[in-house]
Amino acid sequence: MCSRRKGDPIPTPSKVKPRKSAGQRSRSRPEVAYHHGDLRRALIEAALALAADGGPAAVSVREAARRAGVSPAAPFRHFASRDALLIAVAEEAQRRFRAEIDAALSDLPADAPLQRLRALAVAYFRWAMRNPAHFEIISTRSAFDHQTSVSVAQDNAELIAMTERLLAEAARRGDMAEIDLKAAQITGRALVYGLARMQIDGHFPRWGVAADDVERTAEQAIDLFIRSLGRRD
Amino acid sequence: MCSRRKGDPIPTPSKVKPRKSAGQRSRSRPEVAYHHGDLRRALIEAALALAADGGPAAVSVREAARRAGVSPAAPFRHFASRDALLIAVAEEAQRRFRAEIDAALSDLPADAPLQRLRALAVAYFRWAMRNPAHFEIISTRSAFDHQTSVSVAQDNAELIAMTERLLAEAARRGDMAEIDLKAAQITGRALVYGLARMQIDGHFPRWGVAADDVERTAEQAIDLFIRSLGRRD
DNA sequence: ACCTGAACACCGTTCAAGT
DNA sequence: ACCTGAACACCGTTCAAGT
Repeated sequence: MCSRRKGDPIPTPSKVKPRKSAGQRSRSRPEVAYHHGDLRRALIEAALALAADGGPAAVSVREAARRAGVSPAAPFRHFASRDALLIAVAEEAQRRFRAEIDAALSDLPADAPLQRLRALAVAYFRWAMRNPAHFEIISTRSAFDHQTSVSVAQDNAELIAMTERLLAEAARRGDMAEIDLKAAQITGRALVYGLARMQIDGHFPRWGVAADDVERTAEQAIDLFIRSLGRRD
Repeated sequence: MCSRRKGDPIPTPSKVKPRKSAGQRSRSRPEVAYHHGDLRRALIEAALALAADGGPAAVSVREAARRAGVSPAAPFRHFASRDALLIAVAEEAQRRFRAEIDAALSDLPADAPLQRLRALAVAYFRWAMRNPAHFEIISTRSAFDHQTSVSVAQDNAELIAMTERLLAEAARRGDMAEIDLKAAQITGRALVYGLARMQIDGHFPRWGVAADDVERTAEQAIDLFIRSLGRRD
């Protein structure tokens, strides 16, 4: 209903010639407005909406094109393949995710590493819960090709390094029992990822956790873990 | 190459008429052999092979039919839809999984609940690691429709009840610190599911765990959790 | 510089017809 | 009682042609 029909007037593209000078990319977004406004953007949003109900598998290039009001071939001007479109969605998701984590930690004291770790875990879970489609696209290998993009990988590496620093700092301060740090890191990560995936994959009901109890339960689990790291005396 | 070609002789079906008497299903498997031998079986196996590389999304009814040497329409005599085929694969996976878990617990003392819980967790992880396609089909909601079958749900419920019993028994025996049992159950489950999914989704490399270290690391994490349940005195 | 239209080789699914 | 063949409405992707 909302797509362009044959015969409708086509808005002419603006006449600007945005020549990127070599080695330099414009700050906000390399692609500029065309006929559509910003087709690239529209396609990413359509893809996300499709993923939101039906999961990543339900994302179709043709359907995204339809929703953006362009022909089936148009998206391939902006994305080399369906996978490339999904990767673009993943990149945006990862960016937003990072921003949210950073915000959650910003007003916490720098000298309370375990408290920061807890906040990190809780923010992670909450984000996954509120952005299930984004989360699944970032996490699930088989969602598409797999080879996650460089920018996603880097963002991820920084997050991993962060958990490492926080644990090391907690140990240095004597906040922790004598636990192998690597083991603690993997345990915490698996716990939080597991909680998020249980939510995404709809497991909580069968484990006897009602929908409006999920968040509280997840926090309880996280607390149990954080406390288990502490000294026992 | 291996599919039947037009003109090849078609083996005639055996002349038995397997009339199921009402309300009673034959023990081993309701479907009997036809022309193909057992097309249902062949399709399930082909589907599994397809899922093994490429994930559940890569399962195609037509390709499964091709591999079984039948026409594209033939599978729909045995499965109402692609989803129904995937559900059949999931049911078989769940059966095998249950058998493996039961075997892992069979030679363990009945009066050591935390030891049994540990063995359950380790067996769960190992099975996921060695049967990634099966595991993903059982676990991932968006793999197909979602509505997992009744038999899968029941098998699952029994496993959940088992973890509950083991924890309650450990508490009764005084093996545990004062911890909310529900919280402990969810924490343990999320940890083990998270470990399994990290493996399936290929996360371990970026968390600095090499392939041949994954199993040992997972067991370390499980031990850390089991120990955190214990009394602190 | 971007988009369309038509085409190709795929899908899941249905249905009449064959044995 | 099971399977084929042809058909339908979809898909991802390519490519010549349009503006």
